[in-house]
Amino acid sequence: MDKSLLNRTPPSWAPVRANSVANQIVAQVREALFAGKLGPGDLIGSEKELARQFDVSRITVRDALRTLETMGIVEIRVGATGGTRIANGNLDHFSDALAIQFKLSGVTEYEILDMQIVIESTGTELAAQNRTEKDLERLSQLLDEASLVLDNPEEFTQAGQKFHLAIIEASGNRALVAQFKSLRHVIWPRGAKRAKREIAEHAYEVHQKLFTMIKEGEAEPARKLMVAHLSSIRTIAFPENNKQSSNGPICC
Amino acid sequence: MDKSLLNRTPPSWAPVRANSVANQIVAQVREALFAGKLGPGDLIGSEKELARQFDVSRITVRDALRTLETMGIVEIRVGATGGTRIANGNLDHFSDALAIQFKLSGVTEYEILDMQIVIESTGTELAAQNRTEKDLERLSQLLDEASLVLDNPEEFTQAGQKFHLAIIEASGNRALVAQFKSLRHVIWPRGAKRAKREIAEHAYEVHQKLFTMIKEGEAEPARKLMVAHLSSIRTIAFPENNKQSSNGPICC
DNA sequence: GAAAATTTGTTCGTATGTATC
DNA sequence: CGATACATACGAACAAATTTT
Repeated sequence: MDKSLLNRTPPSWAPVRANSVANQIVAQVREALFAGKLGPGDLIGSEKELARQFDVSRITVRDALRTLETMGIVEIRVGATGGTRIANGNLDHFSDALAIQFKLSGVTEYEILDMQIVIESTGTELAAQNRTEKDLERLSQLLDEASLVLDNPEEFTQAGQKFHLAIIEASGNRALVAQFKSLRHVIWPRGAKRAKREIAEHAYEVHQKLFTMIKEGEAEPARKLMVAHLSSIRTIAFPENNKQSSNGPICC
Repeated sequence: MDKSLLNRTPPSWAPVRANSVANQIVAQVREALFAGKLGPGDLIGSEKELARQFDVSRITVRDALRTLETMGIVEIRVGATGGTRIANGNLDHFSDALAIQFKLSGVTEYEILDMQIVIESTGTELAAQNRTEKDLERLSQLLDEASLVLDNPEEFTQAGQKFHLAIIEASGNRALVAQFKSLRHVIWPRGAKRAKREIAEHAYEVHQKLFTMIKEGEAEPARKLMVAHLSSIRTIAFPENNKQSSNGPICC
């Protein structure tokens, strides 16, 4: 195998069947990425070129490319100007795969919802500290939108979810945003259930309070209110003494 | 293509090049998983069998299996009793892939460390609420181990990291543990730097206080102490006015 | 321990669909 | 529209690994 692309060093994370030629190619590309020899947008060649460079068959290259593609490391395009390029980062890439791992691992929805509270409450705290004027405009706008659909359970739920996401985005931490999106994807893969008018009104009031606290920079109160808000949602979604099943989210 | 395994419905998460035959197979297996038709340990057949069932070539099956394997959905073994089986869940599976996505997305170490504080502080809070006697024994044992290597920077750092992990595990939330491990892998892929004696002694004192608070169920104080603890570490690792670079962790 | 059976890993050659110019 | 370049897909075959006999 050609080692000109980079010096082949076995990865530290011990994949299964690491000895296969395809996995060696994966490791080489990965190492080149961390060594700074490759970056987003860089063309690493067509299947034929790679097969020639590594002195392996095209099928073997395909195996490696399929792995790299699934890991989100490369993007593959067909056509005359196609080929394999280093991908731009996409932090939402593993949302679905993470959901599958949670399912396979038998992690309960209760644990995931706990995690959701962790992310969202601290995201709220950070939002109160780091929010920009633009963030406040966005949040205010979403509040107005929600107020118009208090009688439409489906639309209100959607508006509420947008508001929650906007809060996390106001934290200014992309890692937090990515984790939030992943967990939401895990819990509500099929979309949320509807909320009754009374519940919607209460949620709207809480959202208004959250907005004020974030605007005024009251980090700790905002965090506590968010915890209470999410806990109440969980209490409804997960009837006590039954941490196994769920009827789905009520709102937000 | 054979549709007997399950009714093919395109996934809601819009993959690129979803029309490819290989990705259709991936989607089918994934759907069967969420529909409960497949579970961990189930044998879904050899490459030859799958090629026959789906009425595609073996290479196409290989493409699909490579994707499923990278997503951690299946495990593949060679040999007489080999074949492709639905994998057991492994929440650490995406640690490396997540690190790559952070790198490709240009997420700063500062953001990741913020995220780390989020996870760890709330993990501490939950630990104080949910810790079992076994957890306390484990934490106490790790404290003793650390006390013996106060003069050995490398070993003390390692012991400190074990202590931090044990706290998160005491939270009883596997999703939290998985996220903690992932982020630690992102930040310290090559192992941590050394800590001086004075710093080690201070860290040890903080760890003792954390243990006491967790033991006594003092959730809120434990959380605040952990935030302060991690913030001080970050202050050293990330000199102020310079959120870009890092000299690596000092301890824990 | 050795041989046989099974399965994945890998190769070559060839044909087709698709995107660009 | 045609030419070009690429990924996608097919079939047959051999090598390597692993379990069973």
